Amino acid sequence: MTTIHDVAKRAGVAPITVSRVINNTGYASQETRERVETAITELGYIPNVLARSLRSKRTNTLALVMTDITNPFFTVIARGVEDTASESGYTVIYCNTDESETGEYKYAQILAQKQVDGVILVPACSNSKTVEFFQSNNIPVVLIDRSIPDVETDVVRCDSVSGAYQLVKLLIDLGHTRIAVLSGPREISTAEDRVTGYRLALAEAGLAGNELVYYGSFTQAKGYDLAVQVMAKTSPPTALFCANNFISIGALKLLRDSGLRVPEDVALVGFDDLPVNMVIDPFFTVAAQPAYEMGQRGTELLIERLTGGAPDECQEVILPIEIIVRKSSGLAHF
Amino acid sequence: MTTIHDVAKRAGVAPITVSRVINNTGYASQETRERVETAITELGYIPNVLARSLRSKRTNTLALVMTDITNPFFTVIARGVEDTASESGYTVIYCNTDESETGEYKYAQILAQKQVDGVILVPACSNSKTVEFFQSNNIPVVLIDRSIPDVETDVVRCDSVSGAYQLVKLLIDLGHTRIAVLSGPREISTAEDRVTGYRLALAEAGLAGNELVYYGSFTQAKGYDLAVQVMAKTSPPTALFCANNFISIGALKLLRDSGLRVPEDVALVGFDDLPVNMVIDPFFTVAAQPAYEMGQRGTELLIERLTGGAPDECQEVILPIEIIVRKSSGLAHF
DNA sequence: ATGAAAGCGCTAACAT
DNA sequence: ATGTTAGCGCTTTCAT
Repeated sequence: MTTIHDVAKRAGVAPITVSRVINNTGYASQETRERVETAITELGYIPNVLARSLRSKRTNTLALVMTDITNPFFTVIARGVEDTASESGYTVIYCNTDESETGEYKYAQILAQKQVDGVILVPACSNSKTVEFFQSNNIPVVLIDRSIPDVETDVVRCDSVSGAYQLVKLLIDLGHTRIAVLSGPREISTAEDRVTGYRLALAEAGLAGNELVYYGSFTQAKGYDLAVQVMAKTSPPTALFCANNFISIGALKLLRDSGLRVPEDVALVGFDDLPVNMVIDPFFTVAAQPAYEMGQRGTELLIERLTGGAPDECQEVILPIEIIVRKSSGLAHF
Repeated sequence: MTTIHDVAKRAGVAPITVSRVINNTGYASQETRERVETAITELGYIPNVLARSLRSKRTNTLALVMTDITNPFFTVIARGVEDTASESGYTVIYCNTDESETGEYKYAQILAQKQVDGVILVPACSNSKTVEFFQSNNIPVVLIDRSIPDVETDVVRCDSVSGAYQLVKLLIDLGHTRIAVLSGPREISTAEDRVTGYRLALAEAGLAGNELVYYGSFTQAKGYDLAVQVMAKTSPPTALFCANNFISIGALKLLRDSGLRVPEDVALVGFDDLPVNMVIDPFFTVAAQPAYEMGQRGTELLIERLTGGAPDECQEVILPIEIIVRKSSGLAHF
């Protein structure tokens, strides 16, 4: 292995001079600089960032901890994070918790051991343990997509209450009175907020008595499952509001399997759009969140905090949701 | 920051003893072990793996470099890698090259600087530069999904020639004589191999004169594009063979946009299945590759090499492909 | 503009 | 079963 020492010897300078050239810190005459650079390429020298970080106390590494790497919504967030981080010279470690609190805490240990400079976290639960762990180890955290009660961190998210309200209002305006919501886990802020928005819209329309609320998880299988339950009722709903894209897919599957047409027999709306990439015929009426921007803004906030550019108090950034009306919500009155 | 020194002092032992307890290396009496563990929890001590790795020359970190993180095929591979690696105590760094040779080489630098123990690589090109760079820095590489000419590495892949042959044969048996192949970049082994399999099937059926070969890239947009080109011919094909899932989606989109029914007007088959998760109504007849197992076997091979358990010569593992017949290929004769 | 010395936190090597 | 010493490769600090 070639070290900074070898380069220094070859260039006839001290190791620290090589360091200064590599990192562009401090002075170095044009001539020295060239000699060092020649030595570097001749030797094929690769700096050891472990040693660098051990000494400098900075790894220039961020971690993105998310709950479901198979969901395009999070994949797009990851892109936003990656692009923004690498622009500022940071690399990103991706961690997938599979919506598990234990998995999240396990990764937190690993990341602290790896001395990451900061963490972008999509929390898998409403428990503040992970955040507190990071903070007690002086690792700044930015929450993304979901918030957690009683913690002091920067947050970047959308207004799920409003998005849900708009989606359900759209169904009500179409004439629906029996609308069910199929949501995620009760402890997740977005799952709760979307139910809240749903309730708001119903209440406003004088339909508070018609509430049909189902909690589950943000998966296709659970979406199918919840749809089975709600459609088995003696007077089933004429419209479904699904709290994320995978739940929408599961619910649509159940409806088709039951011989029900969407939107003719049952209307469907949901959170989170599917990427153009994967869809042949865009069909779902959705509340689309700006996933890329969420990753971007979250990373910007985190880097600001790391470089001392952020204000003392924590910031909460709320990004706008776009309602995209397509076929699944239907046009007909009931 | 709490160091191994602080723990040692609190437990009344030498730092090396703490090290031995943490890493389960060498002896330690039950009593000492307990004293150390108490001190660790009391102080909330987190080992600094940077320092550990600097000294021990092992980071217990692998890198997975892939070409398109948004493609579920690679996401599933990533799962296989992650699960296998973490079972053996390795963590994984994920890198996305976006099919760019430059991006790939850039990541290679970063990974070498980070001193990763080994790399699982889905090459973005047929160029051996990246592999040679890793090897010259004593970092073992396992190629996955795609191979590269003239390099000595372990490889885990599927038999694309055979998969393509079977798919095209299926179309021929259905009566098709004008079949086009929409493939990926010419320099990618899988893109080439799938064309080779296509040619084999045509030749065998005495249809060598009917070849319609289109190279492009493994994206939905390019799939659409190539389909535009081929369907504009004066006597367009009655069947399309798409070299990956995204190309299939793009091609299907173009056919629908042109008012053509699949499979009634044009039959469609392709490589790589879409995950159940994301599909409402499985439609494509595909050659499905065991993505999870590919990640798994590749990681196993790499870890064997790192721990000295692998034979000297490089291994090539060919995993079986499954042909799944669904609606898109049709049943009718032409 | 350049260098010498020291030390980041840990473990390999060698004691005892 | 435990400890001492040294040093991994780099950069901080303080010189010159």
